[in-house]
Amino acid sequence: MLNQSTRLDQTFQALADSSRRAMLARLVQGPVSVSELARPLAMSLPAVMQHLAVLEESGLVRSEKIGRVRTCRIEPQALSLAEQWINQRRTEWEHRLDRLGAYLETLKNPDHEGDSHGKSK
Amino acid sequence: MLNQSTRLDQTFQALADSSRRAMLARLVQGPVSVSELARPLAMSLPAVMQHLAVLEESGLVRSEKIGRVRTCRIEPQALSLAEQWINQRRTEWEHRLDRLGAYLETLKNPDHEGDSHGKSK
DNA sequence: TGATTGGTTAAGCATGTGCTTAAGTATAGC
DNA sequence: GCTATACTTAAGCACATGCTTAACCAATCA
Repeated sequence: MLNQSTRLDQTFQALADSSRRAMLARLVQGPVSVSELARPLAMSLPAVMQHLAVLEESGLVRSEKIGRVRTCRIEPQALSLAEQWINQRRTEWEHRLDRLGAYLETLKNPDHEGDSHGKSK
Repeated sequence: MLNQSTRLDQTFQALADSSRRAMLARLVQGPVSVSELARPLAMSLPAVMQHLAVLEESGLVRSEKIGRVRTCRIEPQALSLAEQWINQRRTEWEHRLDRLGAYLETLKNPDHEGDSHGKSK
């Protein structure tokens, strides 16, 4: 069982390679076989399989084998974990700027301090 | 001069480590010194410096030294590059589902095909 | 001035990553 | 059954990563 932090590690790690991002970009268009996935990439099939393994580990891709062909599909909700982490940081950042702005405002107009968190008087 | 793809590599790579994410989480609260950054982390200062170097390489963090203390601050627009990549994939994914849905619709009501991209007749 | 604080550099080491080639297995088609 | 196709496994290799300790430098501070 794997915690959130490990999940984020794996997801960002998976995204940190342009071949894997290319594979994902292909997969959002719809499911494909491994060799289809491999075609545009300048590397051997085993190399592609290894990238695929990374993507599957991270949960970004799922695949199943039917007959002799393995079909891969993207798992888009796995992306949202990463997205959420980034969004949270941004939100915190913006809140900080708001607080900062409010504080600077109280410095300009010293008589009416902003609501609540003023060291009053 | 470094291309978009390398930038994404570096950014996602930088995010793919929980210590570095912790550093960023600290930095959205406001600028701090290196040793301040290091305090909550269970590792030596040089190790923290190395993480900091990764974050700076990626453009996610900037720092400057005044006297003997180096102050680090986050560069939030660097995050948006990563965010945009993810968002684009998700958007493409949703468009694909739309097209798929529309197509399935034409199968249900064969007489009026959707606008434009029907293999008509 | 001499010690302390805050950071930096260098070296070394274990482990991980991204690839390769070579050989193997399991369908699918003839 | 024989062969081509579509992976799959294994081994090996170069280089990157994440850490460590030891030594070093440069601003404060007593």
